[in-house]
Amino acid sequence: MLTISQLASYAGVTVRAVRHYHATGLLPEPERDRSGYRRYDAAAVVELIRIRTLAGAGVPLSRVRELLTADEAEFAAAVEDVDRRLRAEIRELQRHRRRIAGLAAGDSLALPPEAVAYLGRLRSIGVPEPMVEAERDAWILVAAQLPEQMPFYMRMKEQQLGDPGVRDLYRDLAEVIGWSADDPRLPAVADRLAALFDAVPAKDWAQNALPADLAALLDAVFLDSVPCATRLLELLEERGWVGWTNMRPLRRS
Amino acid sequence: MLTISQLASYAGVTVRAVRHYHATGLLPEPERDRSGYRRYDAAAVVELIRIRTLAGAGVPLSRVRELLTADEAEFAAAVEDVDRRLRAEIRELQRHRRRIAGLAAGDSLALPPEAVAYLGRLRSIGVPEPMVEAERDAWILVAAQLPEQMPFYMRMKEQQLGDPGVRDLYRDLAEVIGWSADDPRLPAVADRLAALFDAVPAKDWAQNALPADLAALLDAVFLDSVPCATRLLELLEERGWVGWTNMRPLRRS
DNA sequence: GCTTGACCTTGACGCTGCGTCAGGGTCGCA
DNA sequence: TGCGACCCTGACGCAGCGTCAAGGTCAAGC
Repeated sequence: MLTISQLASYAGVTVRAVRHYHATGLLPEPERDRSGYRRYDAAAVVELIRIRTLAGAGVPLSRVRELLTADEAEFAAAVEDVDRRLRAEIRELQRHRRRIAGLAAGDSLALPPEAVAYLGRLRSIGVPEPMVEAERDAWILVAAQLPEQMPFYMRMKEQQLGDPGVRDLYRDLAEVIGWSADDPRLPAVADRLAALFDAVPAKDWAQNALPADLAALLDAVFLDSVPCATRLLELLEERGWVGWTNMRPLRRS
Repeated sequence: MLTISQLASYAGVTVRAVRHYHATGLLPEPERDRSGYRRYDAAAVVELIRIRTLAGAGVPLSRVRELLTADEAEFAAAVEDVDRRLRAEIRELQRHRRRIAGLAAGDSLALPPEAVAYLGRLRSIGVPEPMVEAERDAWILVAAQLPEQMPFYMRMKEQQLGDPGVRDLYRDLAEVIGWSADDPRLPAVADRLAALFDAVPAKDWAQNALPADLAALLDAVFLDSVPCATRLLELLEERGWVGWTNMRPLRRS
């Protein structure tokens, strides 16, 4: 007769594992000797090895039970099933690897490559870092909601940066971020923005609009982080433009 | 300001996950409104998305914390580390797949292919099923302790089956298994076994011996499952042979 | 007979990343 | 004022054991 540690060592498992199998009913509890120790016969070793063989091949313990008592056909079907699960897990991990590989520090965390390129472009034309980070956070939000639209938006933004006037404005807006609501230079900024908006064909506004809730979120980011944001929006409204993320012309009424 | 479910939906996670991140300190607890509800700003959405991006790429939450505050070099090193872990897990699962694939029902569970072939050979020469199963269980025990020796043992056994006398004996032993200890036919069986042993060169016994503890286990299987085993070993000892799994000639003294 | 060290027993918590009640309070709208 | 949709905390559950904790047992050496 064998003690539990002898049994475990013959089968190449830990004593704890054996007790776990007892607890879950996978391996029947053996007789006890007069002091309460479990005593095993050699058949238990064979049974335990069969359990370990299945468990060691990735079969969940809950299925090991059925597999041990299955006939050929059931066994084949169950094996097929377990293999499907293993394949799915492997695919999942490989997806993880691809995503990890695409993750460098900084911007590319949570942003597609085209957005990273766009942020790099902003930096290269001299937009200060705080402004770039504000842009980054905004695009992180957009990318999370509309990942498949990102290439389109980024092409649009890159195109806008082709205009020297827009580039200048971006650099200057970086400073505006720090202004207080009563800064005397705000009206001039509003004028420049309005002039830029006026140059955009009317139909483009509707076409590029973001979903209302996402736009509201982005507006909130702007209003939260820029002291003069509220004032700036007022000035723009005086000039015929309402909104921010989804800018639209004010209907004259 | 956002409620927890709005935050969660913007970031594409569940409310429960957000609370979990709070509990583990991964995401800081926000302000509460007067009724105790958590209220988030848009920056929390960005932070949560960054967390999800890492977690979704297979980074354990405990490491997400460090990664979010890591500089480029630390980040690169950590990513390398996570990728190593993912590769290891994938290798493990692929090992599982190979083992599952090699697992058909019945004998091949816990036995190498050469042992399965040997059992098939036994069946083909007419050895009855109970005897084959006894052999199978014995070889499962051996294979678990000495997997790399199995090809050697199996070649040895196949070679023994080349002898028509051995084949006859195997078929007959299948019946002996069921005999009681006082069966009058036992001495004749012992004679046949002893004659067979006498034909084996003395040095082969030592060469093929199994480790003592494994041999003891296999002997125990034999003694447990065969009623006349003890008597048979006595008869063999009278004829100059002791042991069973590790049979050896009795020194005349 | 006593000690020592190696085993045995049960019971319970820990790990990962949340899902899923349970049992209550709150908000907003008709 | 009632209803449905949210919010809160607290706690258990999941897989497969690892790892104490607190004790009882056994075999061997003195």
